[in-house]
Amino acid sequence: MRTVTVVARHYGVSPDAVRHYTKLGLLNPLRSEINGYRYFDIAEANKLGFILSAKKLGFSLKEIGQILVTADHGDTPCPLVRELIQRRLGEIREEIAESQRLANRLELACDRWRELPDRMPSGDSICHLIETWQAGVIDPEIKPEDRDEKPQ
Amino acid sequence: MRTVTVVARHYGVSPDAVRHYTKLGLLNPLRSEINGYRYFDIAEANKLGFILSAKKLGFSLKEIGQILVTADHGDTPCPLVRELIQRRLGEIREEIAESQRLANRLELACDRWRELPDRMPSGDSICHLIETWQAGVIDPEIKPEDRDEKPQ
DNA sequence: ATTGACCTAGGTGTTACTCCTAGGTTGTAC
DNA sequence: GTACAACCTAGGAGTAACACCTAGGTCAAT
Repeated sequence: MRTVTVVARHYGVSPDAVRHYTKLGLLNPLRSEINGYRYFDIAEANKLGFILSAKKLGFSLKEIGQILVTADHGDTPCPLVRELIQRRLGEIREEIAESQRLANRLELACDRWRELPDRMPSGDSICHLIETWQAGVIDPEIKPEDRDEKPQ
Repeated sequence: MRTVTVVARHYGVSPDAVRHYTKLGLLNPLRSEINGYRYFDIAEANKLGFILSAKKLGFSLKEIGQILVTADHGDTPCPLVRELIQRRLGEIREEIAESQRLANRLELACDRWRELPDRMPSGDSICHLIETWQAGVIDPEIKPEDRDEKPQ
């Protein structure tokens, strides 16, 4: 019988993940009236495969839920899928660009820090490496005159 | 007086974020005994600036907490910072590579789908676009013979 | 005295799970 | 016939870094 652990193992995911998808309504396995166990028929097991494929394309579980609902209504989910994937592609490209900027900042910091010694924290300074880096960066959010502000 | 909103606005973050850092113990503003308000002296306000700088370098709040604790103990946090940043750099490079692989999958899918028509879902199929893509991908986790499994 | 802008604590929601608790079930071996 | 492993259930907590909301108290200016 295809219980949670059996289908989970088949697709290489955890039983908890399968229960999670069930809880979210993405999967609707049969329920034994005797012991409450979830049993998956072929269609339901294939649905798990579909969910995992869609996840690999970067769809969120919420989006996958929309696709499944659309399909359950007997409508073709393809236009929705085409739209979602276009949006995801844009998002991912932005994520990559952002991560790349971060990596550049890190590498720049590493380069600068190679020449700098370690230093003890003081009242003004916590980690001079980070603060030195910060001071050298153009950052419109922290204006120099603000940093000299007098206590009130 | 430097209340939550004043320092938050100064650094361009939300008051909720500042309260959050306080709750985590990263910031320790003075507390009015009269009304419980948080008041930030210069050192504490600068600490917020430090936190935000460290965040821009990709440190988690947990890691920033470690740095601050080290500095509070009077030890230099620089070796810790150097170690953390090396690790982060490795992680980010891996994230970028992973996102890049995802983007490639998406673009490949888009290209293939351009020629394919929309199709209605059937008992076997939910979204043939995603399923077609999946079938064409080398995926060791889903063996073809498994997909032909007979009901029991 | 009123008004608007602020303050507090504490709770919920976000994502996609993992881990844990406490107890019931199944199947096999002896 | 029973002992044991390996499974099952529901429900709650924890993860990251906040955003948002509630309900009520405070402050400064008018």
